[in-house]
Amino acid sequence: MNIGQAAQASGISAKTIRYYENTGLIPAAIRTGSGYRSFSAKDVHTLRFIHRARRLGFSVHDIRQLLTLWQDKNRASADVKALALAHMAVLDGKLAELQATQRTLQHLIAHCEGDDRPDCPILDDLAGEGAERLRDEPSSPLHWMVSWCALPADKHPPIGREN
Amino acid sequence: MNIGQAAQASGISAKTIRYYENTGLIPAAIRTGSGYRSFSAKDVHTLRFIHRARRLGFSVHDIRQLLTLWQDKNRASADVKALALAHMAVLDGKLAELQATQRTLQHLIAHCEGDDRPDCPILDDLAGEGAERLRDEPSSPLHWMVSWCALPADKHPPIGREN
DNA sequence: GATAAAGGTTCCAGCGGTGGTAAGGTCAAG
DNA sequence: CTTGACCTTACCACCGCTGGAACCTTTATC
Repeated sequence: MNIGQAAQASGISAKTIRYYENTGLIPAAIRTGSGYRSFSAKDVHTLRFIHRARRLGFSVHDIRQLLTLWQDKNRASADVKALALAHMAVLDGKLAELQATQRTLQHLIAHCEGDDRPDCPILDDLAGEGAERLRDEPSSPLHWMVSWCALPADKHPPIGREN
Repeated sequence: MNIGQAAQASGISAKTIRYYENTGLIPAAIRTGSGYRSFSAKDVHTLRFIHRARRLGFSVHDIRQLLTLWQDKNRASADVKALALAHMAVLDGKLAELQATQRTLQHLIAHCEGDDRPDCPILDDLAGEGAERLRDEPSSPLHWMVSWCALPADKHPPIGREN
């Protein structure tokens, strides 16, 4: 089985398969007389394993360990679970971060989208609780976008000019 | 103001500031007689803008456009909103992907974590609806982890040996 | 004045996982 | 025999930095 067929069968591109071989994630494939890589069903099987693990978001480093565990008949269930749980924790962190970002951005978009009148409630919010340095830095992206979007064109603040 | 102070004031590391200068995101800083970069308050201000935008997850490419808009007095509100909305769409996609992955992984963890008895409901799920190739590939990561975790040690399937 | 520490400077390499390119060898079919 | 599809190695580029090496400048201390 050539690399192209192995790629199609596993879902990993030929390019990436070579990369995995170079980096030692998978052992070097057997070569034919003419130098072509030859993949067995077992090789494809391993590649598919990798493909699925990557789709679950496991890093190559984690997959390396998963593969080791896979081939180790004396593995402990706890090891696998630990990997999965650790990965889950990472995903949880990413999710929280992403959601926080979305909340902020959504807030911004919702208020930026409004009419062209100068009164903008979010300005007060920024100047109040979540302001911190925004109070001192009236041209931070958040503040700028909001204040600028909220003002009519003839009252545009002197952006890019004030400091 | 030296690069270290600018870094501390903006929240961007000195290394990254140089990187931004090299890549043209920010204009080259003025140099002192001895070759040190000198940053004005306006420069720091711009850096802080960039820092906040990045914390909102905007790519450097997007930030480049945001900076252009920032400095363009004749900008259109729609342009800014379009950028923000496009970015929001990207975040939405990432969120959905992340959540789907989490759901799968959570499912796996929950069932892998159970006792050591061989009966595992998720096996039936895998063999049924969401199985597709899993039916043909009993050693896919999902199937493997689940089946292996579900079986007692003396009944471990011939993993890494079957194909 | 010497010295050392703390800053600055440049350039080069690397992370992961590709995508693209080039320049060539090989295989199957017409 | 030629054509075209596939394979090979090898390199550069991307994202957004980050670290290190090797060297220069400023500042502080003895």
